[in-house]
This record gives sequence, C-alpha cells and structure tokens, in this order.
Amino acid sequence: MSGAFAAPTPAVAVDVAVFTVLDDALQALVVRVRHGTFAGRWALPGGRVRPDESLDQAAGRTLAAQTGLGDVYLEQLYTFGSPQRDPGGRVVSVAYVALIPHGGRFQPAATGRVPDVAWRPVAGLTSLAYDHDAVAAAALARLRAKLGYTNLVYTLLPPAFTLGELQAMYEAVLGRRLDRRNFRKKLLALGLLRPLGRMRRGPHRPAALYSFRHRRPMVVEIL
Amino acid sequence: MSGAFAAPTPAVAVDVAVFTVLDDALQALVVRVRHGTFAGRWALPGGRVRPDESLDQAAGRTLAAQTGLGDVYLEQLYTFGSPQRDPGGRVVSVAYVALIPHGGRFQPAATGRVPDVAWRPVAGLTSLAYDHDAVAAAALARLRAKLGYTNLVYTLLPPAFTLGELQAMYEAVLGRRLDRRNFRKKLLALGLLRPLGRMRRGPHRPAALYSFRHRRPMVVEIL
DNA sequence: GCGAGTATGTGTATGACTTACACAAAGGAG
DNA sequence: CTCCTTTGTGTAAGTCATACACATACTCGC
Repeated sequence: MSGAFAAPTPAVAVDVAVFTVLDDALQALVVRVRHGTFAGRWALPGGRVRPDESLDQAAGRTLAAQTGLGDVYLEQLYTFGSPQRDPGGRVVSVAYVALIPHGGRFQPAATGRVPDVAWRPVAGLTSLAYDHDAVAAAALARLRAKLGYTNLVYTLLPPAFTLGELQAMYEAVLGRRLDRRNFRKKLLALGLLRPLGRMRRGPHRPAALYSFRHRRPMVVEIL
Repeated sequence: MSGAFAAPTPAVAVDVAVFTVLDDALQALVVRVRHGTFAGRWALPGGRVRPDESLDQAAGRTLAAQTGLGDVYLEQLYTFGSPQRDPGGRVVSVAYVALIPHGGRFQPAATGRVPDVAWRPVAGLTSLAYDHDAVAAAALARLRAKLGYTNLVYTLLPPAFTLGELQAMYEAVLGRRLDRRNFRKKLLALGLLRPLGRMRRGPHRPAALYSFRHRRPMVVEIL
C-alpha cells in the first residue's frame, strides 16, 4: 500500500485505559494525539514497546511519561492487531487496564496551555482515535465483570474509607444502585475489611472507617 | 547483548493451545520444535504474524499449517512479552486457546516418521519449549473458568451427544466428578439443549441424544 | 435363554443464600 | 431547636444448591 518497504513484523505498542471514580462517576483518562491522521483527537495513553522492556514495564513507563502517574494497578486486557487499526502503519497494540484511587493528587492538564490530558466520564467515552473506542469498551467490560468476583475495588479507594464510600464506588462502576443493608451484610461477612475504630466526621452522622485487610488482587465472590 | 543491531520493535508471533477431550482426559496438542535452542523439544503450535493478516487469522493459519486443523474455536488468551522468553531474539507472542471435538478426524503424526505432532494429557504437560509451560497453564485456567459461565462445551462435542457424554466432558476438563441428577436438572432447566428424539445405542441402556440449540459462544451460569 | 454387568433415568428434603423492606440515631446547618 | 441527610440495624420469603437411592434397559458371555 505505502510505496515504502513492508515491515517484516508489525510494530508493538501498549495502550492503557486508566479508570478512576471522580464525582461519583467512573472516568477514564485520555490524552491528545499529537501527530498523524488523528492529530488533535483524544486517545488512550500509550506508546511503543522498547526492545529491552517487558509489556508490563512498557505500560507503566508510557503511562508515567504521558500522565505523571506512578504506582498504579495494571492488568493486561487484550491485544488488538487488525492490520487496518492504525492508518500510519501496522501496529499491534497490547491494551492494559489501570485503576487508581482519586486522591486529587493527580491533576491533568498540567503540561500545556491547551489541555492534553483529561478525565472523561465513561458514559460519553466515544470518538476516540484509532480503535480506542473498542479498547475502552473492552476495558470497561473487564472492570465491571472483575469487580464482581475480585476485591479489585481496593485499587480505587484510599487507605481508609467508610462503607458508604465503598458502596458508592461499586455503584459508580456498575452503574446501578445497591441495597445498603445487604451490601453491608455481604461485605462484612466476607471478612475482607478491617474496622479501624476511627470515625469519619462530616456534615452528617459520623461513619466508621475501614481499610482492606489485604491490598493485593484476590478472587472472592462479592456480588 | 548480541553484537548486532537491536531491532526497533519486537517480532510478533502467535501460539495456540489446542485442547480436546480424548480417552476421558483433557489433552493438548504439541508440536516438535525444529530449529534453535529448543530444537527437538515439544512446544505449542505457532508462528510469525504476517504484515497483512490479523492476529486471529495468524492463529488460524499457523494452526492449519502445522496440524491440518481447520474450523476450530479460537479465542485470544494473553500476550507474553518478556524480553527473555525466546533466547533467539525478542518475540512478543499472542497466545490463543483453541477447542475442538475429538472426532477422530484428526490424526497427528501424519507427516514424518518421527512424530512431530502429538496429543499430551494436560496432567503431565510440562517441560515445553520457550515459556510454553506458562502459556499452557494460563490456557488451562481460562478453559476451566470459562466452562463454568459459558456454553463453550459445545466446541468440544460432536453435533449429537448424550447427557452422559456431556457430563463426562465437564468432568474431564474440570478434573472432578459431578452429581448426575443435579447435573441433568441444571442443564435441562437452562434450555440450551434440544432433545433429538433419537437414541444412542451401545452396550448398555440406550441414552437420549441431544444437540445444542445454539452453536455460538454465550455466557450462561452453568456450574 | 438367562444371568450379570453397566449405564440411563428420575424426585425430595434440607440447608444456604439472596432479596426485599422500615425505622431510629447522630450530627451539621440554619 | 428544627430540619435535613447519612449511618446503622434484623427479619421474613423465596430461590437455589446439595445430598442422596432405586428401578429400568440393554449387551455380552455363558
């Protein structure tokens, strides 16, 4: 197609769908595309895999470079390899899902005057560059499914939280309401939480604070 | 490390873990490695991705070329990309799971005098070339998990089968026994099966034959 | 032809779990 | 002090999973 020589093997890249819950809504991180056919459009952060790094390392490195994020939960999602997915050349892209708590410690739009990094609610997450609409959809499906049978919520939460905040997290990701009494019963029965004995004081009745006993991925039937 | 130039991008390959149930045991297909450090060892079938084909197409093509198998169920599994996984050079490999019914229509060891394609029970599936032990383990885990919440068994079964054969299929893959009455109750209640009205005659009491209403992947809570 | 062997086919009772649902208490804001 | 909002708690009904035993139908060997 292009007059130049055909590469003997496709280029290898990673793309990362970063999720957080912000303003009671599940949001994904997007970056502005700088060059090529899709310049100016939004896309998931990503980049080429270097010869000496693993795929996981590439995902972490490109994420840190483009967004400043470090120490995030990363999980490989799926590999997209249609010959036409990037009009600039054959690129096989290994997609990742990343989950971070919204500590407010990450403020996008820091680098330029035109924002080139932004949070976008997943509800209206469309018209992304390349095949990233499909990547984002797959990432969202994976996240929703996995929240039901793992303890992965911990990646979205700060070290201490109330049961109300925990429930709000589930409701934001799943997009539906849950019964409070049944939710508490189930989660306390699972024994994943450690009561901290402290209270979160706010404008209303104080709520007991909890933390996760183990902050590592485990499969547990939750919902 | 090698004195030559570093490739700008890793090579891209596919590897396929093909499963079938044979002699009441779950078995995987292995091929003999011809060249390189692992020559003579067993490995999963696979090969390079061509510039103009998708990953799915590459998996199907290499599988057909090395084993003669066509029209199989193929599903992408995971992408392995450690820089050291192939001592012959950096290769990122997209792994697939394939499932076929054992129709007896595929006889390995057809091409050479020394068998270069063989079925191996998954129980003793170890000492494979490259990182294929890990690939096979991941494929097996995926298969076992997915059998529980999809109708994927249909890929392992011929068009008509008895409930006993269906149950034997589950038991072979999962590696544990199931209660016959509860199994029948559950599967008939799901309505996935179509009674054919015919009987399988054999050395014992004849058994009713069934087929799947739909031979396409669906998520259904089965076990 | 008949007995032995083996796989098919069927129902119920118990316990575990899920779901739906209402009201009192604690604090802040005005 | 009143209002508003959020926390915190128990029970009853229904659904679902599990455990479990016996009669039937056919082939094979004698």
